[in-house]
Amino acid sequence: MARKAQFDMQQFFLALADNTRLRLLNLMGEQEVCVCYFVEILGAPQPKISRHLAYLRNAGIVSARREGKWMHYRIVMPPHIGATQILRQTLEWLKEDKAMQADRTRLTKACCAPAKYALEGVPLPAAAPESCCEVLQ
Amino acid sequence: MARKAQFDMQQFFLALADNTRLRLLNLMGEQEVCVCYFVEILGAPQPKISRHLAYLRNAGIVSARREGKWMHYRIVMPPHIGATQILRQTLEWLKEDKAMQADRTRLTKACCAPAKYALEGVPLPAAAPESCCEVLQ
DNA sequence: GGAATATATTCACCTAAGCAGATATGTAGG
DNA sequence: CCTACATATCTGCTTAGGTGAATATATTCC
Repeated sequence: MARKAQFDMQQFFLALADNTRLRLLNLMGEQEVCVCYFVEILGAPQPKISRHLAYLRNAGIVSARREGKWMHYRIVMPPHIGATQILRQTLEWLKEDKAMQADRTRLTKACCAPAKYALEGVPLPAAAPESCCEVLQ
Repeated sequence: MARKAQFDMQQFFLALADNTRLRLLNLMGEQEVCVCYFVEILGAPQPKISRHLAYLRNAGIVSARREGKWMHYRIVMPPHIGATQILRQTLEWLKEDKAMQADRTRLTKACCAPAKYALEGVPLPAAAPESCCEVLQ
């Protein structure tokens, strides 16, 4: 029987051991998100965002999908069940954090009013319900 | 009401993001372990072991207890429930790893026959049942 | 107190990886 | 093709943290 290569725990935890990457994962918790939203919400230079997304991609934690000029990132659960459970647990943990909650709120608002954020024409996050605006205002 | 400082997730994951530290945590999974056992089992220089134990101590993941010349380390669950669950999950994950299993086996053997490992007189791990030798041979 | 032992800390070195800023690549539209 | 825009990669710099070797500290026993 084919022996499955052991998942690299050290690399997995390294991927989680950075605050910027935790913020990105938090925003991707429930939905696919466009890079331009990350840049807007985190208020960080675009190359920085891109580098961290590449790091997460190399670690096998997120995947990217191109849509025209835009790239959408989403979380992919790791091939190992233990890693998956830890990742889920981490996402739950992030939800409790005040700063992370603020990020999520700003993402929701940016989706509802892209014009206010210089994001007109940008595709909405895939799983964001159209009704999110109703909920907010 | 006293506001509890948010647990530093980045530092927590950094503590887990090193293979040597994962090996140490694996050995402490069920019991308090003396430093000399770590040195013996990992086959690493003593200062290296000591440095990583200090790192884990600073991260609040282990605590130390002195007993004469010897220091015993054990895992302490973090103050945050999310961190605790992730740590438990991580320990379970470690148990599945072949190399980690080998470490645990060697620890058990070293406890049963300290003389063979130049560890005569060293106190046994606190929670190691006296009957472990019966199980093994 | 002095020697022996267990553990911790310091030092010098090296690499991974963080950052900002500049630049390259990919795509759409005229 | 040329421009505009979104994203990715490169460059140069800086720091955290890994390592082995040397040394310091703590404890016990004589």
